[in-house]
Amino acid sequence: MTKPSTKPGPQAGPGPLASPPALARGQGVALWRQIAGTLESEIAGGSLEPGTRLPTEAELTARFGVNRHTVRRAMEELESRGLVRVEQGRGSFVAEDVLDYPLGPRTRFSETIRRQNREPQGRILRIEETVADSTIAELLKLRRGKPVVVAERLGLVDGRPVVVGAHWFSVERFPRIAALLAEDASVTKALSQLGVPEYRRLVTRITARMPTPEEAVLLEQARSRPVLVTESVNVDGAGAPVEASIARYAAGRMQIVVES
Amino acid sequence: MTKPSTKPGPQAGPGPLASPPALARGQGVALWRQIAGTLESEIAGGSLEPGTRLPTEAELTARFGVNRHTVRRAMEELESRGLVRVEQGRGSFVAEDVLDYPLGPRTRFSETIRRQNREPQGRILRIEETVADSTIAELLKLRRGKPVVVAERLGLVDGRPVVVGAHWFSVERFPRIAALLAEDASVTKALSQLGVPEYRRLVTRITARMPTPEEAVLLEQARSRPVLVTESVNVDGAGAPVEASIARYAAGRMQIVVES
DNA sequence: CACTATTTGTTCGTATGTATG
DNA sequence: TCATACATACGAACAAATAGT
Repeated sequence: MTKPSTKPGPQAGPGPLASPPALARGQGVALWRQIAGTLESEIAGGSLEPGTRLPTEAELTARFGVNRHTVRRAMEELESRGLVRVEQGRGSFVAEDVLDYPLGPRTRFSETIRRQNREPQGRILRIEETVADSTIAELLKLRRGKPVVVAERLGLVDGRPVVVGAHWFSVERFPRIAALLAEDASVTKALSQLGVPEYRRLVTRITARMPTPEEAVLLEQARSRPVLVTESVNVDGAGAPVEASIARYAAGRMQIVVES
Repeated sequence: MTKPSTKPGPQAGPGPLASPPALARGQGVALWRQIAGTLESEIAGGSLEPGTRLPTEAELTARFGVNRHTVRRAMEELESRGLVRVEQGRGSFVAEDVLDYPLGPRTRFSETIRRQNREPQGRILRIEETVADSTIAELLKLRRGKPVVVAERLGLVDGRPVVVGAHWFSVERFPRIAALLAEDASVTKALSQLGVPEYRRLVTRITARMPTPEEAVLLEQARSRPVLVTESVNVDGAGAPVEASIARYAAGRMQIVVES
């Protein structure tokens, strides 16, 4: 659906928008399809950069010499295919690149982002000691009520927030984890220093829902756009759970990729 | 936590309802915890079926003889634990079971549903011949503009819609696919009859977005709740793409499970 | 289309009980 | 004993979403 990750180089554009569109009326191809096609090639060709605003409906109406409904039908098509994003009261925008999050036994946030030539960053929001509720207890294979440390972490790419993750650890197994995470926001490093050099993702459950107000603020995202939620467990070499996490991704900026 | 002396309690007599709630005021357990506990056992005990509406906040307020805030605090707790779902303007509902959709190279909708002791069903909504746009062309490794058949299919579980899938096939490779799908809504069967007894899922991209009005109607879902979107390619034994599909799941009724 | 009723969401203000030092 | 902070509980008003007329 969405054209992925690699930034389209600002290639020498075909031509400025000046060229008269010249729609073919009554030739068997609906006007809105022609308009959608024209805009699509302008986006694909790079003359419209991701994130930039498209002309208003009124301007497109004038440019193509059609009714506003016709322009809107074309925009609907483009939006449904993920090429543009239409926001009531603001305008239409060329969809930004969506980052891939490849889901595998050993995928790590930072590595996967760097592989896409982007700059990953992590920031710990909160570290707290509580007790395991039923969900966390089940994931970590602890008894409910056992002490756990939960660390909430914001993941950013090129300075833009893309994910809020809550990570749970057993206090009995990792008494010092809170301090280590407070120093460096990397879960991988902290576990490595605690004698778990390698861990792997066991199972991941993926759902989607609307963000809470806090999530929307943290992710710098409109409250009307959903978050992708993953719930997963990481286990050590012996298969014992070391970390449970629930991550919430800004759905418009990240897509999960599963290779089989 | 004793009753405030200024206000005479609204009800002298405790229980008009079947089971007397009898909250213990001032016994060291917060009222909202007692209310949450009562509702939890009614849900767990099965006297409140999944999907049914809970009493309104006003009714619970009357039943337990507390302030609306106190009831709301209890509901927050239950919602955060996933036992109920609260919808502004509509009410609160006992959370339905969420179906798992295990994502693997060979997962098939019907099989996976039946394994959870549910009754899968498929209904073809539309079969149409068009040409491949850039997305589909890339997935099926065709040239853009090549003829393709797209079949839109509604997947139901126990009579409730859970997924709308669009499936694309190359017309050149499978000239008869439209007719076969029209007879039986199963993609697996149709491909089998066309000489592809086995196929496997290569890669799946997962995102989330708000549903279009049509999707909301088809999925019998509020327009304010998101859909999970998967985009995937199935290949035959030789690794050649045979089908591209984009599926939209009702996020509240289905979760994707990835095992590593 | 506008209007109304119902229901949940949010934000004020007030008061009391409990734990801590 | 006092001061402070926090959790609990109640009251009122308005905002926002939904559903029906």
